Amino acid sequence: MTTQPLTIRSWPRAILHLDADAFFASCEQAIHPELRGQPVITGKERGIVAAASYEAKARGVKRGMSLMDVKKVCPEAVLVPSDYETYSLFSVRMFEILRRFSPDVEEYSIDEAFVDLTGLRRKFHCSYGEIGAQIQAAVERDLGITVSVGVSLSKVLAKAGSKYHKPHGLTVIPGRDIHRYLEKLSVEKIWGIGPNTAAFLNKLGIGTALEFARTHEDVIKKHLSKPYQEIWCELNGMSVYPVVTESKSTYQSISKTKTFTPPSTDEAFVFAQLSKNLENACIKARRHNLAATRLIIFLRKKDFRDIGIELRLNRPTGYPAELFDALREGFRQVYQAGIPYRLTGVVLAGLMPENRVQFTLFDDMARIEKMAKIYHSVDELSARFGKHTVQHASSLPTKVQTQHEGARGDVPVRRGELLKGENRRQRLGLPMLHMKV
DNA sequence: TCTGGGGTCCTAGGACCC
DNA sequence: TCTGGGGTCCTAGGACCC
Repeated sequence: MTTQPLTIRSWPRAILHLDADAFFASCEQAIHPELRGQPVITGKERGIVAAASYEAKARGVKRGMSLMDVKKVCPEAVLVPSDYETYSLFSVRMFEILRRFSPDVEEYSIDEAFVDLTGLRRKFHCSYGEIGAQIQAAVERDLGITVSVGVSLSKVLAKAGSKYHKPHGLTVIPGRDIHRYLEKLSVEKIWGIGPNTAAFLNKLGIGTALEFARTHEDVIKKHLSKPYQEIWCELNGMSVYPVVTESKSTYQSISKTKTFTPPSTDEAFVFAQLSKNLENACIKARRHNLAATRLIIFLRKKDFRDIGIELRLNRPTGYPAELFDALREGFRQVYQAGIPYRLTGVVLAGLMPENRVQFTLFDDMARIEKMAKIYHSVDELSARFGKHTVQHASSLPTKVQTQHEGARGDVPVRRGELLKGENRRQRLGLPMLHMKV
């Protein structure tokens, strides 16, 4: 193994990690005061728990639990459908509040953020821990939700801090006290260490985060790859992960998958699912003005093993019509008759900005322009009347078994301002159109 | 978490070239 | 033709995260 030097950022740094408590459920409680103090569960539309308020957690409700089971453990639970648009709004507001304290805010996920506080003690005339307390208080006051906060020398330590005490915790881990927090933390609880690596470390006789951090650097380098060497540094108070301020504007890949229960052996049905995956992935790619150079197709068997194939595209594209031949060919190679599949998936990879796509002598310009026009219209129709107002014929066989799409949207809008596509179309009594290309 | 959906990054190994 | 060394690019697959 070649060992490359790791970049240690100038330190000590002061990194804050903020993690909203039971975020979706908390948003619901903030908007509906009558729900405060009650066991609230979101995810009604999917039939499984997306988020559970602490009142619900106290009664044994867990993420991913089926709503049937919820009824058993907690009959008085209040079930609501997930309302991502509202949660996104809360999220945006939360990040705005953080930026009042520091410009260096990383929007890590809808309910988590890192903030680089390094050097701000003078400005606020107080310790980093007190800045953390102010941030926590500001979010809780302005948004009506509680958050847990960790402050330490690195992202990994800050994350351990925010997790140390929840909900509404504030944990500061100064360098001199790192060992006190790590000795009680088992190695698989460290951010970035999963079950596999944890098992491996256990075999080396490393069970706690402290044992990991105290392991000699040479041993770490001998047995572990770069990501784990970095975690090792971070645990020892040396910051290697920067707080990334730029909001992620582009994608490396876009994927769409669909699980169907029970698993199916119906070739037409399975292909139609895949076809719909492809359409959905392309819709998203076009929304971000991206074109794919590689297409990955995969099927998941009953035993959760995936088989798939990666195809190189001769022209970067975001148009399903240009991809169906590849999709069919890939499917033909991967699909085995008689085997039940439980999931189909499509990944658009090697994405590049649409306007940078080069044309070759062999491209049929007339056809490409026509395609662009057609999809431009399709996207407009979808924007007006809802997703899948126009659909490719090969996606049709999903309709025998289809159900709603998860309510999800990248565009934050005011509550009640618009209904999600499928609903809206039904509400307006619009017909479904099918496109044959 | 007997398993939903959407992502990222890293590494080993093969192909190919000089 | 064979041999060896070294670099680059790509792909498959692993591992992890929210």
